[in-house]
Amino acid sequence: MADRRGDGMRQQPPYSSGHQERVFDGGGGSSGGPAFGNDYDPGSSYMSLLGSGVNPQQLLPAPPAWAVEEVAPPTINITPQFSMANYVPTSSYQQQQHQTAASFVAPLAANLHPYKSSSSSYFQADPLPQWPPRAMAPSPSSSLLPRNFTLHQTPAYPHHHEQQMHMQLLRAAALGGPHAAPAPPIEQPAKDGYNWRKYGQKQLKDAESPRSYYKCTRDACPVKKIVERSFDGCIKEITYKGRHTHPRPPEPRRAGAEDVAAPGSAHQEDELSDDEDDGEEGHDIGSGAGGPAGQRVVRKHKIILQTPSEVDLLDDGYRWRKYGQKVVKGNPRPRYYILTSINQKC
DNA sequence: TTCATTTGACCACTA
DNA sequence: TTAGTGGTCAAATGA
Repeated sequence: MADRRGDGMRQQPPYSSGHQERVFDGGGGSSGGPAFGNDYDPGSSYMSLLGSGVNPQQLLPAPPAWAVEEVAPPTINITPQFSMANYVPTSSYQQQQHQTAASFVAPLAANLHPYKSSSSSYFQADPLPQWPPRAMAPSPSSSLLPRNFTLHQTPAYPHHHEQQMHMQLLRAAALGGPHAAPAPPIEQPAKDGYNWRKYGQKQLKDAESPRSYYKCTRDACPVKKIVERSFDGCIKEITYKGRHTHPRPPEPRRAGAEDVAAPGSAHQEDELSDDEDDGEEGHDIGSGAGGPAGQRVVRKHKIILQTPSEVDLLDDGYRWRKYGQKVVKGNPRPRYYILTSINQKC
């Protein structure tokens, strides 16, 4: 890869190879107006607190979605199966992940989900992602453990029945039920509704795979994102820079998806995003509307996650692990799932 | 022909 | 001050 020089010059601490989420904002957004990018609320949507009745905001500071750097040190040991898939994403990264990994699953399950909630339909609004990892030989130096990761586990799951139901639906979808969508095609870093153009790729020092640089294709939109993948091709880290100066482009609707997609159309998705932008998130820090892009404003926060179990293993050949739940207006539902481990799905 | 991606090189930041 | 590194540019290439 280009410009790969001086490998080994700088050693990173163990388990420091990724799972950071960073959102840099160039101040392009308005403090009062909607932020079109990074519209995922890291504070209120820390899919933490699975039905625990605890307001995530009580446990987590509400970092602005556009200026977050999660650098909390790891506090627990993760199972060997831990990979990108069960990394706990936050903020924009979480947005990416639940639109990527989750949309990988959710469109399948959405048709089967008994609840026509905004959660399933939210995913449904997304086209099928094209995201399976490339077949790559595992790197012996690659760590499956996340860095800067704090996990709080809860043994009890207050909505176990609901979770089971949802998992069954996901399982049926994964097995290819009558409503199951076709297998997602390959390639597409992270479908988040925006259009990106790759303008660079670079192999970083000690990186498992090259880092890809994307720009928003919309004219004059300063947003860039950097996608770093793990050895198996899973997205390990996504860093956003700046804010979109335009709304999310409308999603093309797939034939046959209208019915289930209706409750969760892009419009509702935007509504959700707007709701999530309420509060401190989305408030610019240090720069008002029209500020220069590229300003790096960083806030640190700790991820808190509570899950009923570390890994939910189904007999469908896939290893499912719920990595979070978002409480939406007092209606908690299992929402974000990610595929991990077996069969190398992300 | 157009547009997106790839990739080598250059620039700027930082320790 | 300098070397290493990450980020970006832009020509080449491919679809």
